Parts: sequence; C-alpha cells; structure tokens
Amino acid sequence: MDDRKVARQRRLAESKRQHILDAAREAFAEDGLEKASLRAIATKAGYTPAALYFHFPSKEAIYAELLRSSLLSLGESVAAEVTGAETAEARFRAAGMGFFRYYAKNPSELDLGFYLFRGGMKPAGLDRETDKELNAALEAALRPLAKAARDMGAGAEEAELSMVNIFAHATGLLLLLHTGRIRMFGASAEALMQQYVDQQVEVLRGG
Amino acid sequence: MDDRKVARQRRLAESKRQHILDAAREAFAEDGLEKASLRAIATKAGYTPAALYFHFPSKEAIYAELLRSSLLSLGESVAAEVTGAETAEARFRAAGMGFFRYYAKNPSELDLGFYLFRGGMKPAGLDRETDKELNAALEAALRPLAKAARDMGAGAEEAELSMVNIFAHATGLLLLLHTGRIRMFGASAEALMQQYVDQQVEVLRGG
Amino acid sequence: MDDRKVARQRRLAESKRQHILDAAREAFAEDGLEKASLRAIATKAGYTPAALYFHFPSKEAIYAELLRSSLLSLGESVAAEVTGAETAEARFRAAGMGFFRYYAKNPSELDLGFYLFRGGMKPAGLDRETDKELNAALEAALRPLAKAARDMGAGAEEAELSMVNIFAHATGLLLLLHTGRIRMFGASAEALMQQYVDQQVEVLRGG
Amino acid sequence: MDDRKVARQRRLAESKRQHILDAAREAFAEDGLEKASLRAIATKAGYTPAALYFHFPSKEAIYAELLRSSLLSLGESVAAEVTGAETAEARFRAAGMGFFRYYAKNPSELDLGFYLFRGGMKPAGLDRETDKELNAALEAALRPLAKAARDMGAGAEEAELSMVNIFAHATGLLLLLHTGRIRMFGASAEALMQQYVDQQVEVLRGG
DNA sequence: TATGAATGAGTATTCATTCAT
DNA sequence: TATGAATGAATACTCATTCAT
Repeated sequence: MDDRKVARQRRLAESKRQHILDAAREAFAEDGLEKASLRAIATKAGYTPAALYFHFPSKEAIYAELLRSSLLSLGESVAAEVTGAETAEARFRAAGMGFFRYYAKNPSELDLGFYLFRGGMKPAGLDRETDKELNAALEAALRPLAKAARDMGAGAEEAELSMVNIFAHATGLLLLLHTGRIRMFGASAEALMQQYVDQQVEVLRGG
Repeated sequence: MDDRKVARQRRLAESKRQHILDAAREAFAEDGLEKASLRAIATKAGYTPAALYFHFPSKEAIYAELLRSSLLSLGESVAAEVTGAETAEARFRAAGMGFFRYYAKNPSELDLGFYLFRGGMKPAGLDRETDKELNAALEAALRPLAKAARDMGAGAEEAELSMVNIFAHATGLLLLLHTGRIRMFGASAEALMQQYVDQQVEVLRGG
Repeated sequence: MDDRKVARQRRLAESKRQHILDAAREAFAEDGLEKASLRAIATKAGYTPAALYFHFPSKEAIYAELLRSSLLSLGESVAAEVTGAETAEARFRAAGMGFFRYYAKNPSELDLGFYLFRGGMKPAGLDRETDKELNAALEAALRPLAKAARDMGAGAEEAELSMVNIFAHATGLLLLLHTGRIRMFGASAEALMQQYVDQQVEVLRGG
Repeated sequence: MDDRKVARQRRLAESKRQHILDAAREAFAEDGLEKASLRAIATKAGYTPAALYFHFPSKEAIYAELLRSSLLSLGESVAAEVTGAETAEARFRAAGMGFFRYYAKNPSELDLGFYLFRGGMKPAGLDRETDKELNAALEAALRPLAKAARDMGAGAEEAELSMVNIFAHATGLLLLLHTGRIRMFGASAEALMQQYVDQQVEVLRGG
C-alpha cells in the first residue's frame, strides 16, 4: 500500500521532470543555450523559477540531463538502424548514416551537443563526473561504427580511425546544413554524407 | 611636422585598438563569446569599460572586427600556401591543408569562427552588412580550393562540392582536435586531414 | 483558513506596493522625475533595486501608477466638494476651488502632474494606453466644472471654455505658489483664485 | 593695432558662443532639457564635447545663458509692443498679449522657462546669483504690465496683482496650448487670453 | 582653441539562486 | 511541492567632466 503510494509519487515526480525538460528543450531551441533563462524555462513549464529547484539542483543540471538524454537517444537511434542490417558493411553504412540523420532531423540537439565542445577545454561548468558520463554516452553512440569496421576486417586502430573520420565528416556537414552559411550548390548534405560513407567503405574494403 | 604628429597619433591609436583587440581575443577565448563581458575585456586591456567606447562603438563591433581580421588572415594564409604550388593538384592540396593548419595553429580563432555558426540561425546580433562581409571573407578564404579543383578539370558544381567537402572534414577534425577529444582515439588530426585531401584529389582525378 | 492566509498575503503585498510608491513619491519630489533613479527609490524604500521589479515592471510603471492614483484622488476630492453644494453656482465654485485647493495642499502631486505636460509632446515614454487613461482621469476630475456651468444655463461650448479657463488660471497660480515666486508679489494665491472664480461666475450669469 | 586684433578676436569668440547656444537651443528643443546631452549639443555645433568647455564652464551654464537670453528677448519683445501704444489701457493690453504671444510663438523657450519652476525649490542647480539674475529678468519683462496698471489709476498693490493674474492666466493657457492636452473645443488659446485681458481691464477700470 | 583619450559614477534592467512560508 | 519575495552580482552602455597634447 505504502509501496504503491511511493511508486505513484515517483512516477508523478518523473513526469514532472520530463515536463520541465521538454520546456527547457524548447527554451534552449528558441533562445540559444546561453541566453535561455531559468525563468523562461519555468514559465514555459508553467512553474515559478524557484519551483524548478525541487526537481533539479541548478540550471546546468537541467542542461546536462537534456544532453544526456539526447546522447542516449542518439545511441538508441543508431543502434536501431544497425540492428536491421545483416552484413558488416550494411551495419557500417547504417551506423554512419544513422548518426548523421539523427542530428539532421533534430537540429536543436546538435546545438546541445556542440555545447560539449565549447570554450577550449571548458565544457560549460559541468562537473567532471557528468562530463565523463556524457563523453561515454557519445562514444557509445559511435561505437557501432568501429564495431562494424572491425567486422569488415579492419584492425583495431583502423576501425577507430574510420569512426573518427565518419564523426568528423558528419559533424562538419551538419554544421553547414544547420546554419546554411555556405551555399552547397544544390547538393544535399545527406547526399554528401552518403558519398563519404561510400568512400570510407571502399577504403575499408581496399585496406 | 604637423603631418608627423598626426601620423604618430594615428599609429598610437591603432596600436591601442590592437591592444584592445588582443585583450578581447583573450577574454573571448577564456570565457566564451557570450559570457565574456565588456568589463572583462576592458580590465584585461588595462582600461575602464567606458574607455573602450572611444575605440569601438559596441561589444559586438569588437567581436566583428576580431572575426573579420581572423578571416582575412586565414584567407591570406591559404593564399600564401597556394601561391608557391605549381600544379593544380598541388594548389588543391595546399589550399586544403592550409585551411586546416591555420586553425590547428590558432585554436582561439577557431572558437571565434564557430560563433558564426552558433545558435541555429542567430549569429549574435551582427548587422546584416557585417554578417555578409564576414561570410564573404570566409568564402574568399575557401575559394582557392574550388579554383584549383576547376584547374584540375572539374566542372563548376563538382568543384564547389569539393570545397564544401574539404571544409566539412577539416571543420569536423578541428573540432575534435581542439577539444582534445581526438586524443582518445590516438590519431593525429593532421594525418587524417592529409588522408582526406588525398582521397579528394583521387576523386577529382578519377572524375 | 487558506483564504485568510491568501487575504493576509495580498494585504501585505499591497502595503509593500504602497510603501514603494511612497518612497517613489518622495524621490520624485526631491530629485525631479527624470533624475530620480530606481536605485534612489529602492534605497528609500529599504530595498534592493532588483526587488522593485517584483512589484512593478519598470520605473515608468511606478511613475504611471503614482500619477494615476494622484489624478483619481484629485477627482474624488473635487467630487466630494461638489456633492455638498446645492445650487449649480455653488457647485461651480466648489469644483473650481476644490481643484485649486487639492494641489495647493499636495504640492508634490502638482510636480507629478506637470510631468504630463513636459517636454513638448513627449510624455516620458508612457505607452499610449496609459497616456490615454491618465488624460481621461484628468478630464474626469475637471468634468464637474463643465457640468455645473451647464446647470447654470451655459451652452455646451461656453461650459467647456469655462472649464478650460478655470484650469488655466488655477494652474498658473499654483505654479507661482508652488515655486514661492508669488511671495515676491505679496499676494495670496488662494484669494486670487477665489477672485477669478467669482469673475467667471459673473460671466456665466451674465451670458 | 593690438586693440583691433583683440576686438576681432572677441567678436569671433562671441560668435562662436552664439553658435553653440543655437545648437544647444536646438538640442534642448529636440530631446528635452534633461535628456539633451552635452555631446549632442557639441555635435550639433560641430565641436567635440571638450571644446565647449572653452566657451562655457558647464552644461548648466549653457542652459542658464540660454534662459537669460530668452528672458531678455521676452522683455524686449514686450517692451517693443508697449512702446507703440498711446493710452495706458492700450499699453496694458499690449504688455499682456505681448507676453502671451512671445511664448505662443516660441514654444521651446516656454520649456526653457518652466525649468526655472522645477522641482519644488530647486532651480536645477543654478547658483544663487544666476538664479536671482534670471528672476530679475522675468520680473523686468512683466514690469510694463504693473506700470500700465498704475498709469490706469490702480494702486501699487492692485497693479502688482493684475500683473500676477495676467502672468498666471497666460502661463496656464500656454501650458494647454503647448501640450494640446485639453481639447479646447474650437477656442483658440489666444482668443481666451484676449478675453481675460479684457476682463482684467474692466476690473482695473471699475476699481 | 580644440581634440582624442580617459575616467568614475551612473543608468535601468536581468540573472540564477535562496529562503520563509 | 510550490510560491512570492528578495538578493547580490552582473550586463552593456551613457554621462559630464578632465587633461595631456
């Protein structure tokens, strides 16, 4: 009985947290990560700023949680695409394009992710532990790439480099896609990514 | 005599401007572009905040000037590397690696440049004119790539895409290099860039 | 029980608002409306500047509220004086002298009101709606004059002009009274106002 | 020879002063007395802010000089109108309407003048001496009214009061005229002033 | 006389956070 | 859990004035 109560309360609390996170995602997408204020998030969620402190210890914590869930969701998305593929090569392609497409479809999360890479060595004021965790989540999302490369016969190092290459190219293209700052002469970013994946497959095969 | 006086004053003023810009570069590098305050810049430069307004009309103007000079310097650097090369292929390599190396050597300017690509479509509040100018400077710096590609026999569109590809890959690798996240893979960013340029040359040749 | 709590809180909040308004009135009276700073108001009220923003959305809003309540109070004061009077003539006198006396007794509110008339056509940055509301409140306070004039047999236009005349004369005398410049003439402002009202009554009768 | 040089220089200096005062008048008219900045005045005059300090010791001094010259000019204007009139009554009318018309035609100077009456007892930070001088200038401008009243047979006190009355009524009407804040139902402010002067003449005659 | 450069004090407003209730 | 109230530090920017040149 008590247990049920507790469980219900926990579910309720969790749903409120999610509600706040949704509001935060919205606010961050609208005003940018540094300009979005706690007050804006609270208002969007239908709360007072002070109320958020019952659910999160700080604004940074909200951001961190958002980023974590984004990276997990990215990981799941990539994993799901890979699962369907039968050959190693198909898995490599699926992982590479899955990574790219996830961010192409969720541009606001790309912004979120870039925050990790900000200010030289300073990831925004997250504590080391959180930072490590987030890093691990990102690596986990990319891992299927290296795995598939190895399955294609690549050595450990070669597989890692393949992963890095795919990550780098995808990131660069997404940056361009997302900001539209360089005219791509009619080329779709996705087509360019596809092309690069093909090249990389060729390299792995040839190597 | 008067002329000399005036000239000396102008030089003095210019050196003070540069001094402030240096302080700003430092402040931006330390605290990020949105969090670095005018006060911080002024303090670093040994001035009162109000004093900066004699040299620059606003904080954004400081940032814009910094970025403009960075992009021009990038352009010059790339152009210089290209000049020495004799064949079209050598020019393509020189331009691609020149772009990469410029930012590899000047990481704080990379940060500066990324600001242009931040916040979805919101580039910080620069007026349209400045924004256009900065875009043009960036494109000018990349132009030698497309030029060299055409000299290698590529069509207009193919040349543009080559440029975009190089830009994307370099950007992605620089992001990793700059944030130290590439070390975890044990790879040399420059070697990877070199490799990609080779690939791209191959593609252009083959096409 | 909850209701009582809420009611008590509301009363408390209202009393704090009034406290701040009093401080503002004082600050405005001391330093003039444009020079009185939010900081000064806050300090006088025993608050931090930021705290005021919980009670009012801006400095202008404080001023507007002060002026609105002053004009309403003026209106009530005039209305009260008129109510007691039995004949139309007595009501005219009561309204005219009531208007004059209100400001003679509350000189700081005169200052407040003059702000409405300052700076050519630029009333300080109040939004149109507020501006209209304040105008309406002023006119409402003067309305009994026109009403009484009509009751004395004046036409619509004549009644309006009577109102304008009384307003003008009172205003001019109050300016002199308030700034102490009337003492140099050794005259009693109130006596002069009385005299003018008498004259005006005569005119209305004669017409 | 030296004398001529000195004289020429003095004239030059004086013309520069006047030029600055013109600029200040313009700036004050545009932005209000408290918001117009020294910088704005300087720019309008084609100077650097610092340059103005060779011609005036402070911003307040500029304001004071502007006001003094305005009051002198008012005095001259009134005196000129009076001069032409032959009878005492005509002189009274001329003085009263002259006062009114001067400000009706030069509304920005009305603003200037009101500054004298600002902030309770605080005339804006002018030193006592300047304040007295300005007061004297105002009184001198009004003096012809009292003089004419006496010439019409009024006693000393009655004449003073007549002057005060005219001043008050004119001021009140000008305030309304200048700000347009009360719809005057087709009545021109000048007609109302004329009417009041007529009344006052009647009183003086009758008394 | 005039300027460019600089200052110190000031402006209204915003922010993340805390705390009594 | 949630709120209203409050804070202290911060923000970019403006101002009248000073001073070496």
